[in-house]
Amino acid sequence: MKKYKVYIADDHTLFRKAMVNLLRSFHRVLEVKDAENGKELLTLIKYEQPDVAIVDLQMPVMDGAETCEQLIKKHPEVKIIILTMHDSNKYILHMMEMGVHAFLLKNTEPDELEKAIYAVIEKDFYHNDLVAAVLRKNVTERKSGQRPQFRSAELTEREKEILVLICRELTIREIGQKLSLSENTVRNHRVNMMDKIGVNNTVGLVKFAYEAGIVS
Amino acid sequence: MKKYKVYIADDHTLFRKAMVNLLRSFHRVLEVKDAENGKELLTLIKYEQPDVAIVDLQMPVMDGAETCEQLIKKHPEVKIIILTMHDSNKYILHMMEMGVHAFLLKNTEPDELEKAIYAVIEKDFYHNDLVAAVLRKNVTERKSGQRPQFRSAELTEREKEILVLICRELTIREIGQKLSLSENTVRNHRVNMMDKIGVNNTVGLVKFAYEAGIVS
DNA sequence: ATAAAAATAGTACAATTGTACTAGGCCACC
DNA sequence: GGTGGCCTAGTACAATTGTACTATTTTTAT
Repeated sequence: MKKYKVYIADDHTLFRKAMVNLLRSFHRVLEVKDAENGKELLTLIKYEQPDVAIVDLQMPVMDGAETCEQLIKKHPEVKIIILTMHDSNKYILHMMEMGVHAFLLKNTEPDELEKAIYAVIEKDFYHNDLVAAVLRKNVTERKSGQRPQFRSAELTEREKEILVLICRELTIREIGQKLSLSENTVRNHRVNMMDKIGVNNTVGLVKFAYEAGIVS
Repeated sequence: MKKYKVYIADDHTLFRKAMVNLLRSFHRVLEVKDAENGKELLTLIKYEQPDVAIVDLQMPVMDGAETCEQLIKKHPEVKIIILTMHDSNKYILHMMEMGVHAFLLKNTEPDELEKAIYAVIEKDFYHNDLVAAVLRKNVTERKSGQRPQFRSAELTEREKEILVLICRELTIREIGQKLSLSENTVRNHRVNMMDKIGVNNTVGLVKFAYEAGIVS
């Protein structure tokens, strides 16, 4: 029976180190390494490729989405399991399109994580209720003629920059001053983000920022 | 050398189970039990008291603050360590007043957690940078004549109810309809919350809701 | 080289939120 | 039997956000 190498990236040290322990206790896991953020994970992987990379969606330095994008481009043979706190389906669909192999909520049982690891290696994808719900929602929305909840949850660098400032409780005017931009420009970036994400007020933006790990 | 009993409450199963592993690996920890939320923790403790209870601040069913309040009232001999993701100082000061024994960010090293466990038992309190920063900020704010960042971060039931709806992206009008309240009443609850928490717009409210575990 | 995407900036108006007050009823606690 | 906290509701106005467009320039990718 083959044994596997697993890397994990998560910014919460306590969780990450505890997870390393847990992963080492899995029968078919041979080696575990950990990284504090996406950047560090990519550096690790540059030198030695694991069978599976477990990536937290919420990370400050290089968030999960960006990490996965790079990972898939540079090392398509590495299977990716996303860990997320919130079942933010806006994001999940987008990442499925990117080619991520599994999605798990942080409140799954350790057993399920173990199953998921073996599944992504051997069957290339791990199906669970979370994924099923997102897929179903996407299908029913298309069918009923509604436009799906979002176009693409990928924000540009400028948009993220502005989103961060929104989350720091700055007004449009203040953001404009800080970035030396017209208020109108900032306002436009806001509406573009709201469009992309599929929300229609600031609350939606802030929630997205939290759920996507763009803030805190 | 005496060995200790530790209970932990956290709604993220994966984290919690991994933490149980970790705690068991500490030399002077004899027994570990875990609970999914504050309510469950209190039930556990009703039958048998641990030396230390580790409580996640962010929990949906019964949040960390409420859990600690009850815990201190009913079992003052149990030492409490709060785990939090964000260094939300608004909350920490309030909980220090309540009598919580330690605060740790979720990105501390396992070693520090171990030290903290022994410290709260033997010295009744564990000091670290997080706590020091909050205390200093509180002092300097009082000195400079500013009113402290918040009065009390304790929201009433009604306020929490409204905050949850705000976080669901409802407008004041919609909330009023849903709860059969005047728009003005809802508006007043909003400003009262903003006052208590020490913010001046919706963004601040939503962030607080996340950081206090009132939503997701 | 050219098309697409991103960033910039604008106008004009509607809707919502935020500020600053007053005020009555209810309930619990001392 | 008063005091204070909580919930309710109000008025009136200021500030900010949200909607709906058009349009030019810059950057990026094929």
